[in-house]
Amino acid sequence: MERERKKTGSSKREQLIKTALELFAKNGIHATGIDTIVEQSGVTKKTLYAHFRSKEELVLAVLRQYDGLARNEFMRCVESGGKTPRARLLAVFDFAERWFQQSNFYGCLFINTIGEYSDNDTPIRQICKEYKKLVKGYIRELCQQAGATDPQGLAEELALLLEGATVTAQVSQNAKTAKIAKRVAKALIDRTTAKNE
Amino acid sequence: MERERKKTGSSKREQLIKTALELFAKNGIHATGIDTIVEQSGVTKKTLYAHFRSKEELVLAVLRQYDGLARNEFMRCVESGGKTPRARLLAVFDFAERWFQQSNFYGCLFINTIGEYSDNDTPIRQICKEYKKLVKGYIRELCQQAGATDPQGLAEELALLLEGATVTAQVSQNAKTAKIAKRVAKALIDRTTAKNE
DNA sequence: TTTTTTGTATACCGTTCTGTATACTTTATG
DNA sequence: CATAAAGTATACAGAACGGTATACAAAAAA
Repeated sequence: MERERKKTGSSKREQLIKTALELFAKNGIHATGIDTIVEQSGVTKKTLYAHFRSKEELVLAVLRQYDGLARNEFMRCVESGGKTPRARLLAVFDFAERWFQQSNFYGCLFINTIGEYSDNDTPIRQICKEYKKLVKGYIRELCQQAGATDPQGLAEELALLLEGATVTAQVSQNAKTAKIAKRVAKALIDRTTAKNE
Repeated sequence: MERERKKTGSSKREQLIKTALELFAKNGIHATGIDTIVEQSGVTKKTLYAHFRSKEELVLAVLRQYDGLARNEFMRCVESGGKTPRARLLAVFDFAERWFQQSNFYGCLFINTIGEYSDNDTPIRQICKEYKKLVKGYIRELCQQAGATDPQGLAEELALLLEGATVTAQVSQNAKTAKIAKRVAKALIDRTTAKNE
């Protein structure tokens, strides 16, 4: 018989993932010990290892959950940030600016994680690469809808701008990098799309 | 009396810094243990701690040395890559492309390090920030020489493009991101500078 | 009510971490 | 030559690491 879930779902598991996400994002994965996650989450070590076979499995669960949540919020903000495809492409950078302003902004978790895992074969790195690929694919769709003559090329340019703004904001702790990127993005979009605003 | 230096200088110290740089760049700082550095360098632990009081001091020495070397090579390549300021600004991205193609390219060491150290007060992070500031200052000088109407603004845009290309190349392991950035850079430069090629 | 699940609390294991201590060797200088 | 710096080799200390074991409590399902 199917086990009945409580209202909160598997709350301990969610609590562990949430706590681990915060610590990984702030201090990095290698610098975050299991004991710290256990203390911060208020969950026992035994329970942690009942849900995750190893630290790596916890890392994977954190990345997978954040992948879904982050892409979802990204798309939601972009779509509510503009009606036309062109406006939505620009809304990408408005979203970025709000993201950079958050007090718990420590750069892109996936970029930071890739910096800690150079081996291309590890599943950890694969999740990070996949996230970037999917975001770029979404931007490319918007470019197509905006009538870009070369949607793929424009998407690569815009994605590159977004990465640059994110990293520069992380270093300088200044959200204005989003405005700089947006300014460039506007020029690029207007250069290669049919005006349909 | 002043101690006479051997031809090779303090060779053990240099060997330690060189080995540590390779390991830090590839695997990150927290993931690299002192024992690994000792084994890889062929230097004794005792000798390491005779030169550096702690791992953090070794990290600082590595970052400081790499800061000097990297900026030096960057400027050398840019200046030999073009005669006019405009050509030199574009040569930045030719340099980047060659950098991305190197087999030991694991992204920007300073960016990766900032991802591991979120505390803004640590001297480790300060060195990374200072490096980025100096590179941007150098680009701004080139923008001034190129006759940009807003050298500061253009430098911010170009620096952002360089960061984006670097991170994207690190993720995708594809050096073409430099060409994408160069394409955008060309448009930005021609948009805001008096033509003087 | 009994049983199973899910959790807590805590102690522990073997390994690895940064950093130190001890004893011996090389080497260059005074 | 004598000496002192700088190195090797190796063992060790104390803490933190990832992960396991034992004993027990709460709560829901059978």
